[in-house]
Amino acid sequence: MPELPEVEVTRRALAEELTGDRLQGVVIRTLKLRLPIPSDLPVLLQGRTLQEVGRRGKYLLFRLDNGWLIIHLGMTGHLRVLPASMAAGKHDHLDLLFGGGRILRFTDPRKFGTVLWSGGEPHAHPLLADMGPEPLEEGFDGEYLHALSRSRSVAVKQLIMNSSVVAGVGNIYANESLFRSRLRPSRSPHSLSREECGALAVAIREVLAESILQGSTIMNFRVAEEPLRYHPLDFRVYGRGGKPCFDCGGMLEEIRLGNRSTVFCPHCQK
DNA sequence: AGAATTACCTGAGCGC
DNA sequence: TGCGCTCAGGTAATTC
Repeated sequence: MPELPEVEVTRRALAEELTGDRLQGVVIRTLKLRLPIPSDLPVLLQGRTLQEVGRRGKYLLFRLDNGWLIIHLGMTGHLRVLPASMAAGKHDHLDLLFGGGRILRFTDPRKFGTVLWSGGEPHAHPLLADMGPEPLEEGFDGEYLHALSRSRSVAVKQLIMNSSVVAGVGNIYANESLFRSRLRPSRSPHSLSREECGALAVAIREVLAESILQGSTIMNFRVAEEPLRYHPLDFRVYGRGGKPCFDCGGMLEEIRLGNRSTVFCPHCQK
C-alpha cells in the first residue's frame, strides 16, 4: 500500500531516471485492472517523449508530448525500471520500453492500481478534478480544516482520509498524524477547535514530509529494482495495536472506523 | 451534499 | 502438505 510518501519518492526516482527519454514501445499484458487500462494506450504512447513526472495525491502524472499518462499504485502496485531482458512475472501488467534496453514495469498483484490517459490537463480528469488541496502545499492548513469541519458528521480520521478534503492521506498517515497531534481518531470534526485543527494540519504535513525525506535518503540512486519499502519501525501507532505507546507506555487501542483499522493511545490522544 | 455501502483482487495467515 | 476460511485496504461507483 504505497502512500503519498512512497509515491513521491517513486516520482523523484522516475523523474531522475526517465525524463527526456523517448518511449519506444508498450506491452500490455492485461487490460483488466479494477478500472480497465485504455486499450489505445500503445498508439497514444508510441514514440512520445517523457517531459516530466508529476504527482497529485497518490496519482503519478507522466507528461508526454501529447497528453498525460496517469498511474495510481493502488494497494499493492509498484513501478520499477528494469533491463528489458527481465522476464515478466504473473503480476506484471504493463511495460513501457525506453532507450538503452530499459523498461518501466508496472506490477500489481491485487490489480487495485489504475492506469489512465488524459489528453489535456490531468487535473481536469474526472477522477482528479474533485480532489482537495495537496497536504504539502499552500491551501492546506488549520483554518481550511476548521472551516470544512464545521458541517461534517464523520469521525475526524475519516474526514482527513477523504480525498476531496485533502489529497493523498491514507490509513497509515491518518493514524500517525492523529497520534502526533494528540487527537482521538473518533473525534467529531465540529468539536475541534481552531488550535486543534492547526495542530492536525501541521502533524499531517510533518509526518508526510519526514517520511519523504527518509525514503529519499535510502533511495537507490539508480532507481530501485526492488519495490520501495515502508518504514514500519518508524510508525508510532499504525500496526501497533496492543503494544505500548512510545510516549506514555500505556497500551495502544485498536478499533475500526469506517471499516479501517484504527490505532490510538487512549491516554495521549484526547 | 454528505454519508454509507459495495465492489474490485489475491497473498498471507490461520485452524484443522 | 493442503484445504478452506478470513482479512487487508484505496477509491470509484452506487445507493441511501
